[in-house]
Amino acid sequence: MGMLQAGNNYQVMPYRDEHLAMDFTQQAVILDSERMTLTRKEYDLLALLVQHAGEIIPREALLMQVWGYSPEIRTRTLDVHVRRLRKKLGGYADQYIETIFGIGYRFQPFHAPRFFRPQVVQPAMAVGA
Amino acid sequence: MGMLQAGNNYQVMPYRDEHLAMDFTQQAVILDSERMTLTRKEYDLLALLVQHAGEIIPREALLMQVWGYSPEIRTRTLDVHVRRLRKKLGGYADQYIETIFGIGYRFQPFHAPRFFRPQVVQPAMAVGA
DNA sequence: GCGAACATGTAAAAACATTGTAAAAAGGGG
DNA sequence: CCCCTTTTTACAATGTTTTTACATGTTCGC
Repeated sequence: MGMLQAGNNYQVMPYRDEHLAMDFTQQAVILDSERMTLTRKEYDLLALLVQHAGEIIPREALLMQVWGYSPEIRTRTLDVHVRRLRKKLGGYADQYIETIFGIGYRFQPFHAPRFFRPQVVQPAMAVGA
Repeated sequence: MGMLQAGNNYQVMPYRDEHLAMDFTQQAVILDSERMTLTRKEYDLLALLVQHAGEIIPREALLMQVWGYSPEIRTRTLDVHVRRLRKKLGGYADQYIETIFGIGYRFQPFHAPRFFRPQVVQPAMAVGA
């Protein structure tokens, strides 16, 4: 059981854009009308990112939410999972999942403007001690 | 992590003038309606200057606030960062960031009159702590 | 004015930090 | 065991910050 669902049962609207659709109640992800096969962790990670589309989510937050890791733990598993997600997202990968250097990642809806680099929306560890 | 945010969470009003807008809660900077991409240090430096628009901030204060350097430390990194900020500010650069020879720098709102050298508004701790 | 002494500007290199990636190792459920 | 998933490992690639070296600018005494 992923860390995600632990007491986290609020209603979440399905996501949909030109290429990607995600139904959180069914845990179904569809890319260009084909069903994506995701492992548990891959799904949890993508779900978390998509549910916060447009927001930067710090690494620590992702590691906390999906893995239950506290900030001290040093691991590269997040990077590896991001990589596999991107692979499965095919050509849209970098369009969808942005790396925010030194902070974390952000999922962007397909058409979202991408001029710049908005910063972390808030979280405690985003920038400072 | 920047020295800036260390216990420095007082409310700061967003900045805005004809060309530049800065939202400190989101750490977002917009120049002529396009988002500026700043590295952490660049942002910290610009934020500090803008938050004290119109005031001269001595080099030592900047180095203290943004880098945590004490006055003895000899480094040119401040100059280099100022340069990069100016570059990213494009044509408005020298309009915005003034060099006060022998003292430090000052950020000026776009229309601000620019006679000559006002004195340092404050010494040592005006800016910080 | 002129030049010495010091401050700042600038480009490039060096140092440092973070993220990407492939492959191997470790875990877990039939 | 076998297969699939997850994590670690080791190194490559990329991003950021600082230093270095020299150019340019400013002040000040003469």
